Amino acid sequence: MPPIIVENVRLFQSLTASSLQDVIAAAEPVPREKGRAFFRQGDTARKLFILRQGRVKISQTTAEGHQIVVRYVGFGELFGCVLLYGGREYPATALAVSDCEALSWDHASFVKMMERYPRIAINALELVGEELSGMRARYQELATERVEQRVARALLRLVRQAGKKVEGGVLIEFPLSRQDLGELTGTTLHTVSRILSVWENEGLIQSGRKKIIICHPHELVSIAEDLEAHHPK
Amino acid sequence: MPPIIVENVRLFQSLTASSLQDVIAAAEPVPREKGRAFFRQGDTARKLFILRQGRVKISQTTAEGHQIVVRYVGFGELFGCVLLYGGREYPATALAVSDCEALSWDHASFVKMMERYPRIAINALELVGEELSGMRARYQELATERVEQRVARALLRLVRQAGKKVEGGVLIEFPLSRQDLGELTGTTLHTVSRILSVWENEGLIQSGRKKIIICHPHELVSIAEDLEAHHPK
DNA sequence: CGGCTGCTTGATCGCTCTCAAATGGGGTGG
DNA sequence: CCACCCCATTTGAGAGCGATCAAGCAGCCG
Repeated sequence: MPPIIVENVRLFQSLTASSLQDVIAAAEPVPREKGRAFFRQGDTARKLFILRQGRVKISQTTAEGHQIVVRYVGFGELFGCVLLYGGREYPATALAVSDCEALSWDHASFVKMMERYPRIAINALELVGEELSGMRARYQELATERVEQRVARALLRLVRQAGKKVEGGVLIEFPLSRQDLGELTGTTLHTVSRILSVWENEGLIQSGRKKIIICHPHELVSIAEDLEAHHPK
Repeated sequence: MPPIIVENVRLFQSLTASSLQDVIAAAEPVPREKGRAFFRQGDTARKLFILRQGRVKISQTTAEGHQIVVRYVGFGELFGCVLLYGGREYPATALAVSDCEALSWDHASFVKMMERYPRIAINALELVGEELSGMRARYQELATERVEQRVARALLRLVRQAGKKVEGGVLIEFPLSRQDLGELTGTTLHTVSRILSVWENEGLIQSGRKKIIICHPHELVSIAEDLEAHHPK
């Protein structure tokens, strides 16, 4: 068994080494290879997860069959935490979009941990709270902005979250289709495709099959803020 | 000083009487009459609140001046909890839409309480988590449903949250303008007005200046679910 | 009673969805 | 290594929902 490395994860901030060890001892590591699901919408919720490695897509399907992407989970983020607020089933599907590893706890033991180490509950509150404000921001965008702005913002967020410097710009380091981007921004793959085509012609981005490189993030900001100040040559 | 009644509030569930007393002793009661604000967007965030009496509207304004209504706060709900996740300023305005009274704590003392009584942090986590799932649900609606459905759902939620039986139906017991409903559902007062006019002609609702009575909630459900099954005579 | 604020209603415009079809890249199996 | 097939993407045409612009109307409060 490998020695337990101090998890540089916000959920565990301000914990003493010994309590951290205690908490991690109660966790079960869950690996998932790319393309497999941690859980699916409708499954009974048994565990909550923290992502240690890889990237996870959280998506929801409506009764009418519309899909939306709730978010992409990165390192150290919680997912499947519906347990914490009384959910019996997962309201969404968590899909590994790259090879992943997560730590998981079941409800009872996580609650026990929070009671023993209140700091965990406080940190969790902080994480969930940030997610809430992020969601509100996206809600506001959806309610008040046009598609182009929303797509620009989504790309900028993804760059911040999962951007990797490459020649010519910043690559989003996991497979991202037009469909995904559409479901993330509340539009259709068609509209996304059109928008990206324009941007590609203007040299703003470079894109391929499930791959996007942002060449001029600054210009994207102009579009997101609707400054009209971006003048392609 | 009046004797402290056990607060029948979810944040305090499973607390012993003495700890409850301790927590409430640290709180400062804040009354606000109808029309006044608890705080405004951009104010430095100093306190978080729990509503004991009345109804509070949380709304946000974008840089371009678009307004949205984030939610209406009812009895026992938290608001202004941006403090808990690292906000320096309130991201929204909290307006009393009826005469209100809230309890408030400043950040430091609330954190101290959570450390002393982990149950509070766990309960807060539950409350914030539920808000998150509510927000996600609304996001999904906005992304996938037409305006009419969204307005129907919004009204149904408001009925559940603040409905009062009156002759002929259920009244939403605080002033609610078309503009408010529009900002709550991501549309304009014009569109809301048109929709409500139709519903009123069909006898589904009865409405006046900042006042709405739902006569046939069941029909509204049909509309919300897009069942088309509602056939006015 | 007058003015203000909220509500109604009409007309038009345009963003974005929908439907349809063609194109192309990449991975897999032979 | 190559060919094929599938899936992602592109692009066009058209329609429609809902925003925007523009008046006019009606409660309500001072």
